[in-house]
Amino acid sequence: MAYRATELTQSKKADTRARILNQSIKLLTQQGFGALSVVVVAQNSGIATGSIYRHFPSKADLVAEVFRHATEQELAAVRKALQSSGTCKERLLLAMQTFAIRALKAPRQAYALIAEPVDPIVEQERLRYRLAYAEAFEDLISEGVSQGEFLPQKASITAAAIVGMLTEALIGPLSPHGSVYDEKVTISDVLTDVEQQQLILQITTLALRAVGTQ
Amino acid sequence: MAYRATELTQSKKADTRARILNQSIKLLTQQGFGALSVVVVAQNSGIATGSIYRHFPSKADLVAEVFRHATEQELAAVRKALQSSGTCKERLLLAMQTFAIRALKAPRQAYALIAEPVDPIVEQERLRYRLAYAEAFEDLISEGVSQGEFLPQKASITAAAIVGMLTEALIGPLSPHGSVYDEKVTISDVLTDVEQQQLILQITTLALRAVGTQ
DNA sequence: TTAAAAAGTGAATGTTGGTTCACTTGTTGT
DNA sequence: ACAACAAGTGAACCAACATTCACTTTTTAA
Repeated sequence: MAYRATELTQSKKADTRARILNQSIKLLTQQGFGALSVVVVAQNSGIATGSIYRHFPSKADLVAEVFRHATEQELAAVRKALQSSGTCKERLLLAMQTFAIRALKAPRQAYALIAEPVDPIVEQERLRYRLAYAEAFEDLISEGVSQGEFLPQKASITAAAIVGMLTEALIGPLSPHGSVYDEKVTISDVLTDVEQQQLILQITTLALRAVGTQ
Repeated sequence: MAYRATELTQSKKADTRARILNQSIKLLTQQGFGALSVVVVAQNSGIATGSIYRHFPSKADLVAEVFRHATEQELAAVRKALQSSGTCKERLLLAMQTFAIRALKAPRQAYALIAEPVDPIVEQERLRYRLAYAEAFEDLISEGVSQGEFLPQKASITAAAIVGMLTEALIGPLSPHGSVYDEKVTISDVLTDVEQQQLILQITTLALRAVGTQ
């Protein structure tokens, strides 16, 4: 007997794994899921293609983890806003603003996470997270209803509707970007800060009216 | 010289083309885009795989046409409702009900047209039609605003938001089916008629409040 | 220094499904 | 009957990638 995994080797391996993940996320935020081929990820991580498989059982697993990683951050930001202090209305507003601002700041990533065509395994992950978003909003809406801040309504449906409003109005085809998803165009090339503010104001106003505050 | 295309040959060719299209749509509504492989479509149409290419330059073109065909029908139904007689509020309500009822009646197709992952060429087509939906709603909302029926608002954003609400609340993960998209399960197995009615009532109520009627 | 074991390598292999093409069949006008 | 041409055929072909694997390199403990 002569070899045993030691702290150094473990951490080196962990480092490599982390590098693969980080490079993948970098590719994702810049170019979307389409850019995540095993060869490209390996090159960007400075390792051979085969080495990817020392860290992830398959490409699908890698991509799913990348997706989870990226989405978890977004979800955490929204959850934090939902659980801040203030009235339900204030918290709902803040959460929607948080979602919107982050999406407008990283539109390519937002598109990738929410709408870009992906293989079924990732799609399943996406469904899970859409549900998670909706559930996060649902809790707040229930609270708002029971406190009389919002009109009586089925919170689960309202929550889904709000998620739908946000995604469609922000990253859907209708919003005046569109080209942003292929090119090296930033939202700020298409929409001024003021226009972004107005867009967010419009959407949040709609949502607040929908839940029936004031 | 001896051969010239005649009415009979033309119509035969058109028949075959129509058969391919119809069988593809049948497959789409039952099993989604995933079922549309060239081999399967050919088998279902009673022809050889190669023959598909006598009628369509590529699979992508075929699928795009299938998509257009199916979506055009949905869009037409919604447009008809939007242009019916009545107040803007009434017409908006009818249009949303139309969209919802049709989606609930054919959930597998609705999922395929709105959310199922597809290749980029079809995705582009989908974007076009989402835009078309939104524009259809936009006109009505503008009218409602200028007549004082709805509160002042940016009609394009509201329209996108309404499309998002409808799609997410109806076919999103939140609505209590999910399994419907793989199996031979009908919505009515999961949601009673009454529940469907209530779902539609909830969504439309939200949307009407959002635009600010009464 | 050396044996054992893991990590790393990258060209070869496998897989999936669309597309092609040499060939056959069907249709038309002389 | 026959030449001309389109439609039809389906097995072979091809492209794009993920995955594998025989081999090399690195690390560890004796």
